[in-house]
Amino acid sequence: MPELPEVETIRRGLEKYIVGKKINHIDIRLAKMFIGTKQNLIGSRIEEVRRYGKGLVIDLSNKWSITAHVKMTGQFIYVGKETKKNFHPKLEFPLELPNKYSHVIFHLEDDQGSSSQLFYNDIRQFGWLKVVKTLEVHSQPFFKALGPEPFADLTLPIFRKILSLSAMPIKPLLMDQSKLSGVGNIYANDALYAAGIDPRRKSSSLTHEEGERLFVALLSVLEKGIKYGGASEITYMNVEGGKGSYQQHFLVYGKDGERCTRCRETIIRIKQAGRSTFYCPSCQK
DNA sequence: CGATTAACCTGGAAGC
DNA sequence: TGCTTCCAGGTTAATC
Repeated sequence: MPELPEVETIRRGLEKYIVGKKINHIDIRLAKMFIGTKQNLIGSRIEEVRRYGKGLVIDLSNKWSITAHVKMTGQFIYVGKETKKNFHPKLEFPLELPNKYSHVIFHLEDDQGSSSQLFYNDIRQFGWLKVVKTLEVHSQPFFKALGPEPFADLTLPIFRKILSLSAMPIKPLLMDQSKLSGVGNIYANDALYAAGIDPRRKSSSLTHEEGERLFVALLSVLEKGIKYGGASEITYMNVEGGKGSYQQHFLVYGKDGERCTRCRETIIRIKQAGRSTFYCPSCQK
């Protein structure tokens, strides 16, 4: 999925439903999805859910943490007395849980003794859950390699500096997690469109003014993504099993062949660094 | 060092 | 209907 806005939506859902609950049991149905020792988690209380870029960290009371990355098709779905039935994002019937993609199931219990489940589903099995000591989260390869976080330590001067130091085309640079964290294909495309910048431009060639326009556009599309609960273009769903709606507000992503709403030119699709880039050849300069 | 490609998987959509 | 090919919110290892 899941880029910053989708992962942030998941984080907020987890924060709402699982913080304060105790982990009673973990059912691992596909061993490769779960790295580490589940015994380190049993009997502990969930205290906090953090997000770094597209990564999640669930901290427990015993100083152990579950780190997670949902990659393309991972889902965390909570089922408990607070939530209603879960609905499949495309089909109008309840999501069956567990299903053949439910690879890890956390059995939780609240203070009143009421039980609930957290399902980790993943169709393509690219995601991972990894148990690490809380103090060692940031020395894990994935978290260690992350660049500055939009909305936190990414400021305009830092952003300009990142651009000025790179000979890469601007679009793949936005998606490089070591340069800045959280941006993926959808929001990189839409931010460049919003800023009116050609995705093929060499990063260091952006002017002072273009750098600022892109910075503002980037934060703005990410904010909009969060506001709409993420983009459920393919399999993404939130912790309640519901859809996001940012896919209804895409600016250029997936719109090749359609007319640009700014200048009526036809949006085209090209390949950059192996990924689809969508842009308006007329008004993105 | 940077840039490109393959690999990890499954399923949906499009083409023939 | 069926078979083939391409494509998918990501990361990482291998190769050029």
